[in-house]
Amino acid sequence: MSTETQDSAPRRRGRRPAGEDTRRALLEAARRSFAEHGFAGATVRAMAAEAGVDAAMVNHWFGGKEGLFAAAMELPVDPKQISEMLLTGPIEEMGERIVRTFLGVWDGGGGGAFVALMRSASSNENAARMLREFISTMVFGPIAKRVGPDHPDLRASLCGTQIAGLGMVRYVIKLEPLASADHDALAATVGPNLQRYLTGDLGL
Amino acid sequence: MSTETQDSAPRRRGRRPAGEDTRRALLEAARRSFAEHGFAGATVRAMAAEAGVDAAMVNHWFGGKEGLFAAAMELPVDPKQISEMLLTGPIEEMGERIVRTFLGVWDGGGGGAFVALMRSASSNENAARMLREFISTMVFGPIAKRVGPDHPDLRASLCGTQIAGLGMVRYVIKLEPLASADHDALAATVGPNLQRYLTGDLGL
DNA sequence: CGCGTTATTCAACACTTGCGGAAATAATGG
DNA sequence: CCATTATTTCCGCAAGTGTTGAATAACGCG
Repeated sequence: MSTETQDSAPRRRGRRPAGEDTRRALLEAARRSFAEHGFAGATVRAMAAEAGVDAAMVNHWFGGKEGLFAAAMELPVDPKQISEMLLTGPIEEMGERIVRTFLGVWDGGGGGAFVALMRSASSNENAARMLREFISTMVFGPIAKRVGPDHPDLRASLCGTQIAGLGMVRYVIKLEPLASADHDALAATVGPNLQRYLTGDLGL
Repeated sequence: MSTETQDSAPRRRGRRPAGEDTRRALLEAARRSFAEHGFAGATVRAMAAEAGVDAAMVNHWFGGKEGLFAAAMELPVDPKQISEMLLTGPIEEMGERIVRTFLGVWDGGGGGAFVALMRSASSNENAARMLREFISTMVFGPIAKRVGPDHPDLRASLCGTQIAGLGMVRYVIKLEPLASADHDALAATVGPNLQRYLTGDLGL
């Protein structure tokens, strides 16, 4: 769409001049396309075209559509890094910090990564399992273990509902005014609710 | 793949004997298949086969794949009915009541519909818009108008995050122990958070 | 400069998709 | 009991899918 550098002459064969990063272009187009159309809906040809490259490059670089999907779905930051970032600082501010951390990560990539994740989770049972394991072991597990004296796993699940719902409404459904709200407002509003899930009385 | 019970004799041609409801069978199969594979992933042939019917019936009855999708996606309950149910009773118990209402609808066979809805919303911008309008005008709009003195729309969006996230974690990601928690426990835990979004201090 | 290696495109494959037309059959009404 | 109509199946088409193999061009090393 953007770089229309095609001369009308069909592109010459063989290796292209150096400097162009086919792999990266392919990955970008794949993230966008998978997020919009899902795994089955996105076509290799369209993604390759968007990257300005032949479809065969998908096979060459990623070994097929699935490989490209796996590569495109890798999380934008290191999970361990997130977990550490969340665990630093005073416990009573953890709710707000979690909100800010996730918003920072997701807004950085335009939310596309989140959409793709949710989408693949609801289509692919395998992806759902991966997401489930990732969430429980990498993110909320350690957190809940540190803060929840009574029902740590339930607390983690509850936090999951608030975070997933936040992403859902902000990036997928795009319900206003939340979709356009700034990080401060969201930290102030959903932070306390998260905090209750973490350290508050659950009423059980 | 699963049911290989086809008698080897090819099905007889022409109109089937009365009593069989092709349309309904097609709809059921479509709901299941769309929920599992999404719009692009589900194939007309597979759905027709699951319904024990020829694929041409999709064209005949619904005018194509999209028509079948639209017909299959209609909500399992009347939206107005939900909204009314939510609005009855004292305001200070509204959080719990909302949780119980949605859990009742979804657990009562609607879990699949929720998954399908989320899935189509994250794949199809059109579906996302429908869901957005449905939520804001039919469900949370009236509610927020009744309870929120200061930021009614933001309150509605926030409620949306908690409800969508609850469905997400319970039916899509299936994070335990929340996925198997009973309605009482969830009403006690997420009810108060919803209540804060409705009538509490948002900290703005 | 020559030459193997790597990156890239093209053409074609085998396959599946949604869809429309024609034939076949059952229900219906006179 | 026959003519009509609605419903269903079969068949095949055109388009689009992911993938493969061969051809070609640029690169990097000697």
